[in-house]
Amino acid sequence: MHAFDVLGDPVRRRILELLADGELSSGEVTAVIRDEYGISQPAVSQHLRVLRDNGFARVRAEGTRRLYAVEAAPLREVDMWLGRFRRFWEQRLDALATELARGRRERRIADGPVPGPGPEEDPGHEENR
Amino acid sequence: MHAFDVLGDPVRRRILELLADGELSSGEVTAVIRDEYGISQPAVSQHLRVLRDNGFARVRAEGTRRLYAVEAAPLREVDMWLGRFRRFWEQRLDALATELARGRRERRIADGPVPGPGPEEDPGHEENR
DNA sequence: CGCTTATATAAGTCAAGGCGTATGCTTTGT
DNA sequence: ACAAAGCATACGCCTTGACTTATATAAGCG
Repeated sequence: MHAFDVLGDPVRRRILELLADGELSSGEVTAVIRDEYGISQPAVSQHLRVLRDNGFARVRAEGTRRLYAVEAAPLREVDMWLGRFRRFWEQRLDALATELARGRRERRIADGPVPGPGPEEDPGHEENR
Repeated sequence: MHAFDVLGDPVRRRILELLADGELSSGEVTAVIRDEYGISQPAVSQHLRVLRDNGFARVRAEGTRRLYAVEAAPLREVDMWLGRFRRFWEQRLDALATELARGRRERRIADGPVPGPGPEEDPGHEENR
């Protein structure tokens, strides 16, 4: 199943949105989805399986619970594919400003609101899209 | 049909890739797709229709030919949805460098010294159903 | 005009996948 | 050990959508 097919289902997109805020157990995901879409527990479980099988999520067992978390790789692939179209809306000169704004916004989210020296640092490599 | 469903089909993705390099007639698109996927002209025409109907492409009649071109809006929406996951791979401190690099690269491509008005910022959309 | 080229639409077929009900497999608590 | 909780799998139904063949529409050309 191709990455875009996985994202084609609204329930799976919603699950990923939920997981974007941190690990959730299968049951917690099911509760929300069940409430929002009115589908059964097995249905949700099957969606989780698709996400797992296609690398969009990873699972960790904790007792009888299964904790799901987002796995970025396939999303990054989709993002890279979109890259070739970005010039259609990130036009010419103001691209820099837009990119800077986005960079700032995202560091704010990732680092937390405290502008002090970060507690942990990551070497990190240059990533090209 | 949701944007992600439209992109779920490999033929449609390929068509968009072709159109990314500029306008193409239905016939030109069909020739390539037919060669690469071995499907019929009506099949390609139907895919073009889906792209049209969902705002991924616009058409212009020139005599008997239909010239298709990419329409960015839905792709941008998809890109924005992905935005919430970008922090998973554009990590912390080097995010700025990465963004700058991308901005530079894209200005090199798109270039043209046109100082525009400010860019639109932060959609804040919400998705459901 | 008729013929041809370019493209779209119609109708029918077929396979994929999403869902429900039923059930299986672990782990935990008593 | 047993029962219940938490999740996953099995299987069958039904819908959706991607094809194919056949045909319609429309413009260019002799």
